[in-house]
Amino acid sequence: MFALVDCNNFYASCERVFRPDLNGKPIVVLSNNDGCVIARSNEAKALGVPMGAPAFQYTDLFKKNNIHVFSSNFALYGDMSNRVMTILNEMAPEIEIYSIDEAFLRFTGSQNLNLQDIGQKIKNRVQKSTGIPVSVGFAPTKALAKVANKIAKKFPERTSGVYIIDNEEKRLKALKWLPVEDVWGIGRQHTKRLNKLGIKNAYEFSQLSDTWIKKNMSVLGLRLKKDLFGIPTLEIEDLKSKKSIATTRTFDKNYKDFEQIKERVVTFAVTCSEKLRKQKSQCNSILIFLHTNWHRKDLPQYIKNIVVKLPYPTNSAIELAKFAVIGLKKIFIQGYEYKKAGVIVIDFTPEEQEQMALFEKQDERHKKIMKTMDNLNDKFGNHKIKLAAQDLKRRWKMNQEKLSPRYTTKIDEIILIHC
DNA sequence: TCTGGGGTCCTAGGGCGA
DNA sequence: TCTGTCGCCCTAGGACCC
Repeated sequence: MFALVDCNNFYASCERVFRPDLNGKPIVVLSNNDGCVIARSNEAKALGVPMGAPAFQYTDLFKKNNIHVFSSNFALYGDMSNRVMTILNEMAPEIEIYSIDEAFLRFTGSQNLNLQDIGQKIKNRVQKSTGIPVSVGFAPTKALAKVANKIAKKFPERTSGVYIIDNEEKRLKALKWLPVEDVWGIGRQHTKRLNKLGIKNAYEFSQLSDTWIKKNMSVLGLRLKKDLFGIPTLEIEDLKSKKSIATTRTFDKNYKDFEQIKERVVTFAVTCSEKLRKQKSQCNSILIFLHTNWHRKDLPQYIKNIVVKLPYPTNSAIELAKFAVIGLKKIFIQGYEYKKAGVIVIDFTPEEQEQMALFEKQDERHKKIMKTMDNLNDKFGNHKIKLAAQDLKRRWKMNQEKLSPRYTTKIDEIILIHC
């Protein structure tokens, strides 16, 4: 039996843990740069704030309804997520952390287990220890556990936040209830195609022929169909190293100047290098991209990316910055107004695997420098030590007007209780 | 004026050697 | 020697997830 434990309105709930005065009040959390809505409390959903809504179009609605707006605070959410996952890890024999706010658990020998009781215990313990409300769905497959979780979340009064699909009657009832666009693995494009055929819910999808599904939705669609029938095709997966690491940002304004963009791209490359070193990988290629603002139809548009193959695998900030600038020079065209750029490192090899490069070799001193850089940044806070090409005066700043304190990860932002 | 960021997997199609 | 075919590898792009 699988369980899917999902935190309710996770980012909004994190903000509420430290602002209990906001319980029962509408909250939204905005994306980086305060761009669009990425999380909503139930109250904000009820007021009609859609997911992904551009913040500037909703300022009036926010004001009128006293909706509390937060800039995203990923230091806080990441730390709260770790706390939740640590508890879940203690409560199940097998766990797969699927995303920042959800995890699959696996229970074996479930005919002898009281799943309702286990679900309630998980829910209560996470709530008590972290303040985060969760919903739990149990089912014989991952896709059905997702469905069960949706039911638990949608009907908290009737389910107490825990729902179990453990017989055919419940399975069919659940699939007939679930709109096809809400099925895990069916996105916008597939929904359009399915709707054209008159398919409206998960049950109708499960009745489609394998041939149609394979042709239109690839083997992933077929796997999904089986999973919805209760035949497991997806297992608990071990924590894997990433296959690509990206650092990309939308700018606060349009940039025209090469030097400004170069500074951003170097910083993105440095961040990628840190993430690479953390998972003990080196990359063999680096992708750099540039975008103008596609919302500004009145301005000329330009989108370009380039993959730079490295002469040797590396995770040195100095090397990656160097190659990122080489790539940027090749795609940058003067005259456009750029709104977004990014660096993605790809094609990894393990750090310990030394490759014999035929002609060129990484400067051995870099390893020592990077180690020192990481140590100093660990000690004095992230990104205190920079490369000279980066913005040392920090002129560049993300819009984060409504940022909450980093309550759990910064000692000087911790909550004070005055007695 | 202001519209996120970070991932994964699969397929089609082209290049290329056997 | 030329051409067709097969399979492998690679890449771009599309789909999905949170």
